[in-house]
Formats: sequence, structure tokens, C-alpha cells
Amino acid sequence: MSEEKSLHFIEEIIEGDLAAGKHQSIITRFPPEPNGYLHIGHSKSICLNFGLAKKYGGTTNLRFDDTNPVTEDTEYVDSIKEDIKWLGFEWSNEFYASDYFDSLLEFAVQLIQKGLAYVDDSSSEEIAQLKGTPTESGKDSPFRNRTVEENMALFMAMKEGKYKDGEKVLRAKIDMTSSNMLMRDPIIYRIKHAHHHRTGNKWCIYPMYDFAHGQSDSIEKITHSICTLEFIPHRELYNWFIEKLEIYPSHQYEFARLNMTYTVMSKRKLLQLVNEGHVTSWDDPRMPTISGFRRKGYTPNSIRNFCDKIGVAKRENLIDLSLLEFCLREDLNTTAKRVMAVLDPIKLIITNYPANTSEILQSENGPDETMGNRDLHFSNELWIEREDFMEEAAKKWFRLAPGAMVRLKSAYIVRCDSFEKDAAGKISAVYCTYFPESKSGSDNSGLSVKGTIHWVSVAHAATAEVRLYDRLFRVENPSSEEGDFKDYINPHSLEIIPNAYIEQSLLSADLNDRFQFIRKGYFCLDKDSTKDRLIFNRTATLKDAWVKEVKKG
RNA sequence: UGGGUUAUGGUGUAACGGUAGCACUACAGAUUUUGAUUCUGUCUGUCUAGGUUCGAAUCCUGGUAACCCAACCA
Repeated sequence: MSEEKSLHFIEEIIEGDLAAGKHQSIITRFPPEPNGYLHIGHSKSICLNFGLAKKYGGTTNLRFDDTNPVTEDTEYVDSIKEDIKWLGFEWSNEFYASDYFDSLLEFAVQLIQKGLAYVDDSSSEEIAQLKGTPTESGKDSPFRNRTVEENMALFMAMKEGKYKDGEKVLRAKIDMTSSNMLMRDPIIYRIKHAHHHRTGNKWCIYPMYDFAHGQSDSIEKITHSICTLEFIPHRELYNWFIEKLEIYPSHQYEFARLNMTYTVMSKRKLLQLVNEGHVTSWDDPRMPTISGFRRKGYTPNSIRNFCDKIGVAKRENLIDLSLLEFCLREDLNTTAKRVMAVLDPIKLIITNYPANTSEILQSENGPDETMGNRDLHFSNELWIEREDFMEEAAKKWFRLAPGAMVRLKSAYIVRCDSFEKDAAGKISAVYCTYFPESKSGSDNSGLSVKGTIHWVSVAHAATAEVRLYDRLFRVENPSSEEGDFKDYINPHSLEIIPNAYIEQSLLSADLNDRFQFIRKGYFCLDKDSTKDRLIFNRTATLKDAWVKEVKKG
């Protein structure tokens, strides 16, 4: 009895191709432009391309689409490689479109010789003018009928640097009346006297995306070139070049990109968030970048599972952030080490426990017994969470209140006898008696309580900064709202707690560790931490049935 | 009075002419030394109007809606 998981449309295409003997094995590629940081949407593409190759015994190339020297930089190359590796994938080859500049030039020459490309002296405004609109067809350029010899000479002169930026372009000679705007004699080479991050100053002409991507696929013998829906109109051109150049016929397939609630995904918008200071950096834990999720404490496993669950199809989608959070909690629940930390403290004083003494208690590190135990210091003065005490108990309140009993996690049951307020009327301390015979693990008190709360011994607590992150936007789909998307930024997306009390075991926390602060959420150490000042990021909250109870009234 | 793509619960995704399924969310309950986890259950769906067929989410025809295409960006 094996449960068959149905195939998505790209898997069906691949299985069909394999079954028909069209390919012996497949080759895919992940083709980022090194001009920015990868975001969660890219991880869908990464998981798809690498996942397909893995599933069908093929290989995947990492290819940087670096045909525009003015926007690209090695800084981005490095971060992209780091992010892919972190997600857990290995590429077979690391290629660059710029590796193929010589071949691409040769392809352009072939097109000219076949009378399928020409040099146009028009300005970009003139070219745009003659291009027409989606509803009106375009008109031929006055330079469209130059001879092969003239085009050859002109193109070589472009290459030699005889012209300034914008003076001339090389265009494919296709059809100015096509209903597909991309077929109206697309520009394939432009002049840019710019330094390229890999080829330096060798070139002053650079191929456009459409004259580089498909050919690069072909050179690498990519069998299935997978991209997002907005490239559908490019497919006709992609195939045209392959046909006219008579090169290896890679095929392009398109799927719907990932959109997610409470965030934005476009590079332009993410850039604005960084540049205008709404977040601190590209790897700010509120950013939907892979580096942002990493810094926030997400695991590669959770992101891969997420990408697996969202599926691959061709319709526009807006995935619930709660699905990503589910995948995260599913992973962290089994792996995160349980610890105690008090974020908003009030003091609990045990009046019948001897002062100036302490004992060491054992607490389990996690639900799995193999995770072992750790030591906890217990004494007569403890920090507990302010929200775990109520002056007048609400109905269904299981926590501390005058006369009520709770268990201190991994320690004793206590009963609240009284409390104290400061001048401002805020609770400053609660006084309890404890039941020595209720000690965790050897409880023979006969008492039973409904609530268990976390705590840290005042005399033994360490302190740390804790950063509580919430969703970056107040609305599900900021991009579809009226006005500017930035008007919908959540003003409370970050709350900083300068001095939380943490148990001592956290002093040896490592950047790779994942913790559950019991009852408070999942946390990890932030890279801003120093030896003297630890900083923890909240990765996610725990589900909280009590807040629902409160909302019900 | 252009072309292209897509329409299945609140969200995402299956069903390939034959029982509308799965996951997330929401809600209710059980268990719980985390109001977590786990377990059980409940609600909600085939864009629309016709047609073909014993039988239609699926095929046909006509509507409707959303998204994409007019960078020397990718």
C-alpha cells in the first residue's frame, strides 16, 4: 500500500520525455542575475530545479545571468552561492553567461550573415516609437534593410568601441507586425562602455537577456529550462533563436511564482525597504530574503518542506504565511532545545524556602529523551512572566492568582498568598509558599494543578537582549492595496527587550543552535551578539490557545 | 476593435469522462509538568450560461474575472 503522490505538470512533461526516449537524463539550471539577494520566491525555483534533477537522476547548473554589467557585482554572486548551499543544494557546474560572450558574438555574426539581424542607428525613443503598442502594430526601422556587409562592418565597429553608448544597437530581423511585442525586431546587442564584474573592460557591447539566456541553455544542453510565467511571451523568441542558429533545442517551461501573505517579493520593493530604513539590511529578520529567514532562525529543512507543500502550477497564488510557519514549527518542535527565559519579569518570592541557598534541579532538554537533561538553579527568589499573574483570576485562568496554585516547570508547586504593587500601581512582587513534597519527578504531594509556568532564579539569571519580530505588513497583500505598499508596514514589526532574564545554559549558545524558550516561542542567537551581550531573535511564537480565550471574552 | 496565460472551500493543491481528496487555516473536544506538541472531530469548494453524454471539475460553445506583454533590465 504505497500512497502515490500525484505529479505536477513539469514532472509529467519530464516523465513523458524520458519515457519517449527524448532524453536519457535531464539537465536543469538555476539562473539568477547577480544584482540582488535571493528571497523565498527564489527558493521555490531552487527547490524545483535541483529537486527535479535529483528526482530524475540528472544534474543542475548554477548559472549567473550576468549580461548587464552596470547592475551586477561579485558581492551578490557570493551571497547567492551561500544561500543555495545553506538550503542544502549542490550545483554540478558554476557557469556565467559572461563565459559565453565569445560564442554569443559568433551567434550574432551568424544571424547577420543570414540576413536575420541588422544594426540600427535609431535612438531608443525612435525605436520605441516605431515599436507600436500591444494593440497597434509596429513599423520597420529605416535601417532595417542594410546589406549583410554593411551590418557586419557596423557590428564589428560597435564591438571595437567606435561608438558611444546608445549610438547603435544590433536587432534581430523578425516581424514588426507581430502581436508579440518581443518579436518586433528585438534588440540583441547594446553598447555599454562599462566594467563587468568578471570580464573587466574586455567588452563594450553586451547581449540582451533574450540573446543570452536561451543560447546559454543550449550551450549547456539544458533539457528543461524552467522559469516563471512572465517569461511566456519570451518563449517564441527563445525558440526562434534556437531554430535560426540551429543549436541544441532546450525547451522553456513556465510556472507561477510564489507570493506570500504579509510580505512583498519584488526586488524593487525590497530594495526600497532597505534603502529607506524600514528594515536595517537585506538580512534583517523581517525580510523575506533567504538570508533574512536564516538570520531569523528558520531552518533549511523547513523551507524545503514548504516549497514541497506549495506545489507547482500555472495559476497566480498567494500562499498563507501560516503554512511556512507550520513547516517551521514542525521542524523546530522536534529539534529545538528547551530552555527558560523571562521576557517581562516580576519577582516571585517563596516565603517558606530558605533564603541565600539554592538547589540544582534537572530539566529535560526536549521531548525526545535522547536530548538529555540540564541543570537548573532554584532558589527562593525567581523571575516569572508578568502575564502569568492576574490580580483577579479570569474564568478558565490556570495560572497564578491570589490563592491559586501552579507548578513551576521542572520544580515545585507553589500557592500565591499575596502580592505587592509599586507606586505606579504595577505588580512588583508576588509571595508564595511552596510544597516541598511536590518536587518534579518525585511528587507525592497529592496536589494537582492545571497550570505550569516558566521561571529563572534571580540569583542565577543571566541577561540578554531579545528581539521580538512580527510580520512586516499589517495587511495580507500590501501590493494590491490602495496607495503605496509602504503605508501598510506594521509599526510593531520589531519589539526590543533590552534585558530579558535567561537561564545560565544559554550563555554557551551557538549561532547554529535553535531554542524553544518554553511557552514563549522559538529563538536563536543573532549574529550581532558579543561575548558580553547576547542577542536572541524570536523565530516564531508558539500557538497560543489562551489569546483565543481572551478574544472570546 | 491586439496577443498570451489562468479560473476547484478562507489559502494552496489533487482528481487526466465514473465516490470532489490532501495539507494549511478556522472552530469544537480529549490528553498534557509548555494553554505548546499529540490525538479526535466539524465547517466551508468545481467562475458563469448553455450544450454533448447513462454520467462533466474534466469535452464543446458563449460570457465573466484576474494576471502578463509597449527597458538599449532580467
